Amino acid sequence: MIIALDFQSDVPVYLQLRHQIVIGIAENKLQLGESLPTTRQLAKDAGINPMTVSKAYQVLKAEGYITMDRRHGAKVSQEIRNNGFDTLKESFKLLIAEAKIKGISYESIQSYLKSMYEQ
Amino acid sequence: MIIALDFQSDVPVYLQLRHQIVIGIAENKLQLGESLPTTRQLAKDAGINPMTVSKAYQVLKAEGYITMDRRHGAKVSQEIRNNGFDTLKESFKLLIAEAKIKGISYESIQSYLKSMYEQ
Amino acid sequence: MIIALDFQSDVPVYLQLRHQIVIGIAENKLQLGESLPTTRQLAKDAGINPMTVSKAYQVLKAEGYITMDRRHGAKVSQEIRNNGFDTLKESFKLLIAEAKIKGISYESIQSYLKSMYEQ
Amino acid sequence: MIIALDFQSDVPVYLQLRHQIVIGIAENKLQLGESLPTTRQLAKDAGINPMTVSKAYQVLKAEGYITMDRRHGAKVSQEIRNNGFDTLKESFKLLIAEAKIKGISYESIQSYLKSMYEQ
DNA sequence: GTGGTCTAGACCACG
DNA sequence: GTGGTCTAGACCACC
Repeated sequence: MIIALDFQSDVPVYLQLRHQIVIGIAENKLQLGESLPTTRQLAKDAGINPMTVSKAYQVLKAEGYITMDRRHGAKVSQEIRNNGFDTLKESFKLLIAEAKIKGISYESIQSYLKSMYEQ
Repeated sequence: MIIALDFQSDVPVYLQLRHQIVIGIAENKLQLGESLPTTRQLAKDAGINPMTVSKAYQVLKAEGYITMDRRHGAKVSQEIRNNGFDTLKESFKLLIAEAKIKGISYESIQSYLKSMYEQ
Repeated sequence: MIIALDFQSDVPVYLQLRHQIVIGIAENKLQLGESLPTTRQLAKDAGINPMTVSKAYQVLKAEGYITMDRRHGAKVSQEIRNNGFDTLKESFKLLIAEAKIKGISYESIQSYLKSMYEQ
Repeated sequence: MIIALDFQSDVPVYLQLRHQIVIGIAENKLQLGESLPTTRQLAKDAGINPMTVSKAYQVLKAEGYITMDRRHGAKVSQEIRNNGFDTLKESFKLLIAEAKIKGISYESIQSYLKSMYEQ
């Protein structure tokens, strides 16, 4: 699991970290129940402040993606809470709106979605 | 075209404004070439500062969604610049990752996409 | 002498007008002493407000490019006041700075300058 | 790197700032990768509002001249995006037209260009 | 400590 | 009347 950060990006570092871990879980690069690196280790590897890693882990925990305790460190949750579709709908709506306006066809989005889903 | 702002949200007001206008265009609530309210008018209606509206309009202009003409104020562009799919793919990737982890089926996403496109 | 205006441009219409007339003089499309259209005529042709044309003419007069009187209307000056190079230096400086930074070679600028000058 | 602002000028302060920084880069007063002052510091030094500095930095960032990193503030870009010559040609055209009309010789412009490039 | 956002209110340039 | 600029001062997110 390689973490690539873009310090020039407008997306905060802790969110980039969170995003990559979420994608890693979806793509099975991180298995359910698998241990994540310690904050210090990941901070060292990525060349960032441990506080930043900690913040990413806090967010992931609050969202139910990971569990954390002092004894076992951070792990990918065994069962990830299903918050339903609603929380994602608004984001999809905006993204699809942008795609539609830019003239991207329904088919090309659909096939992309499918390919992502089957990964 | 009703603008609903959430002042508790982490998303800056000027971006919320930008997002709603983009969605409005995609849903044909705003026609191509249609005039947008003046910055002062929209500011007054939404209960925010004119500079905040101005910033949203600047962003939309920079992205090619609207044009600003000293004579006629702001309008939805007649032709919206096509930046291609690539710029959106990363966002889709993350969103689909989240949906997949949460156990949302491909079909439910696909039907949502369809409903947005038929609008 | 065709005037092409871009109402989407950030450059004010009266300045676009001024610029095109200056370029017209330099390229001998407008001869020294030649009459310019009346403000009303030019405004009508270009589809703009006569006040805007008037402002462009005022600027050109103040700069010494044209003369205006009630009897003969606006004409290109017979002798154009030489304000010296200094007033233009700052503008050149900025433009050359931008060119240099963008990696445009000294030679390509020089040949462009020459071609423009010999026109 | 001294910033001199003219508050009587028609050129907005944030653009004067932008122009001086661009010239500073071209003249190697600002090295590639060099840190720029913080918005607050520069605002204080120049006696203007931090938001005005911020706007100048935003423009420079959008043009690719500088990068802004949450960790290290603003820096001159290591590699500046090359937009090509075309975007500058129109500006050169106007400037040369003015110089030509005023009777400034090709040689004096050429030598000025040379002196700028050798800097 | 850094930049990002927002406000309230002012003045100006443009058409 | 339109958007553009600027200020003074505030609060927040990020690192």
